[in-house]
Amino acid sequence: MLEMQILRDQKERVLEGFRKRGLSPERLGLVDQAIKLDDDRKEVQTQLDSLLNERNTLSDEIGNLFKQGKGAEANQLKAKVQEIKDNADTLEKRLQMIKTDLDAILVTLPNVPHISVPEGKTPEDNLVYKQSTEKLPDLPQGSMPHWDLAEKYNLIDFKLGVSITGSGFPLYRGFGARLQRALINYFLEQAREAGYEEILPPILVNAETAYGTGQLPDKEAQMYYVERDDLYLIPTAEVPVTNMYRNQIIPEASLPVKLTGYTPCFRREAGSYGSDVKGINRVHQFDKVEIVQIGHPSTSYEALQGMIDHVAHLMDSLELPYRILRLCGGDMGFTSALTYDFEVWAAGQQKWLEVSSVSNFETYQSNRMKMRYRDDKGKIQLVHTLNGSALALPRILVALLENNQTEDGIKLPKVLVPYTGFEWIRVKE
RNA sequence: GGAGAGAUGCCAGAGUGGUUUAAUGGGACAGUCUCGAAAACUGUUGUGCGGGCAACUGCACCGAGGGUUCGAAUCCCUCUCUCUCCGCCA
Repeated sequence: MLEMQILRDQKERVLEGFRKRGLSPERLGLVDQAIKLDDDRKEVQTQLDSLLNERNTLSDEIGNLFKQGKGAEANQLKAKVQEIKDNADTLEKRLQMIKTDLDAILVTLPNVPHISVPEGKTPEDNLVYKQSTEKLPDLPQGSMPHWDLAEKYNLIDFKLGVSITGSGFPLYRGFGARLQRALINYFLEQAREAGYEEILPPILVNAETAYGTGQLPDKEAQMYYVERDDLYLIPTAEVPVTNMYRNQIIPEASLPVKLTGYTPCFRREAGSYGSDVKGINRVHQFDKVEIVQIGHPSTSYEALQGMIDHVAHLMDSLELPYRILRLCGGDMGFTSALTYDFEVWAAGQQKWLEVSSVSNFETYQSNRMKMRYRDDKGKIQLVHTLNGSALALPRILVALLENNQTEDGIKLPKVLVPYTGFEWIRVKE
């Protein structure tokens, strides 16, 4: 949620940013509505406070009068207090209504894009910031997309996934399952070496947590929901991990807080169809290692760069061709100020697939979560939150299988061998 | 799932309707003393929303939300969580 202060002091920048996101003129008008409501809120608050002050003073007097045995005078004052209370009740109700209206507006306002975010409406308009290589792999005759390779080597059983759960819940087995486990370990180990503390969080969260990182109310339809216990299955480790510091004041010296966590992720992906969901291109349950930073506002963009370098290093080490996109205003997530997407080349499908998204949320999440630090002047300030996938597994698996297929089998990158214990996938296990 | 007890500040812990401005102890920080440190002594020690150029000041907050009352940490209701015992269980 945007800070009221930013809306007031940097209104032009906010409006310009919203235009970049392609918000309708009606929604741009919400900014002025919010400021107007906040003015009202202040005024009513001031009136209410002074009424309550009067009430408190008179109540003290009543107490004293009773002590002195002047019951009659005390009872006279009671009537007066009653009148004040009636007025205060009216103001209190008005204040609540104003706050509700203001909140309703604020939750519909997205984050303000960073100055470097490109103009644009669709994924076509994203800026290719860097591409690892111009040379995309040539595949031999008879090469296959990953769903055929997965069947050939018995790595993933889609039919069993369907019969056990439903479509979009693949069952990995044999070398497929072992490769998943190896990738998780490799990614966690790399993050740990880069200074991230490993977290194994709950994968069901309550509404307050889902609200903190912005999944609620904006993306409610994206999450699985357990009605009986009023809990949500997480769509990413970002949700529980970032919320570790909700409502906390973090000592400035311990910034940046660097956290990593592996979790399964659950996404309903309602409305997806076609070749996008073929194989494991898009599934309802997948595994991901996430990196999260809670940083000082003055260095958060350096931290973002560090996270991009970390992900790029992972991709390089896996010897996979990739490109980094700077997302345009229209394609960027609701809560983000600047997002870089990593896409891997899947040679079997001749397609770029998103494998990581690295974002700086500035104070958008921390304002909701009341996540703060105390600066050297003793003043309390909101932190910046950042996160990125490092990495999401299914599409990495897609690229590993498709790009590395040979007539002799699938050859894995060297760096994974210590984690898998095998270099080739040649036969069904 | 059943029965009972509880939730107070950074921590421990008192407080059962009106100087509560939340006692007391510990911790942390600052000052005095010291070459320096320890000890001792003195002081400070929350958050949010307002007002004020500022010194300062108003309101709210004792798990959360309601209620009773002129007045609530304190009384009542609902919820959440923790602990103890029983049941179940990897």
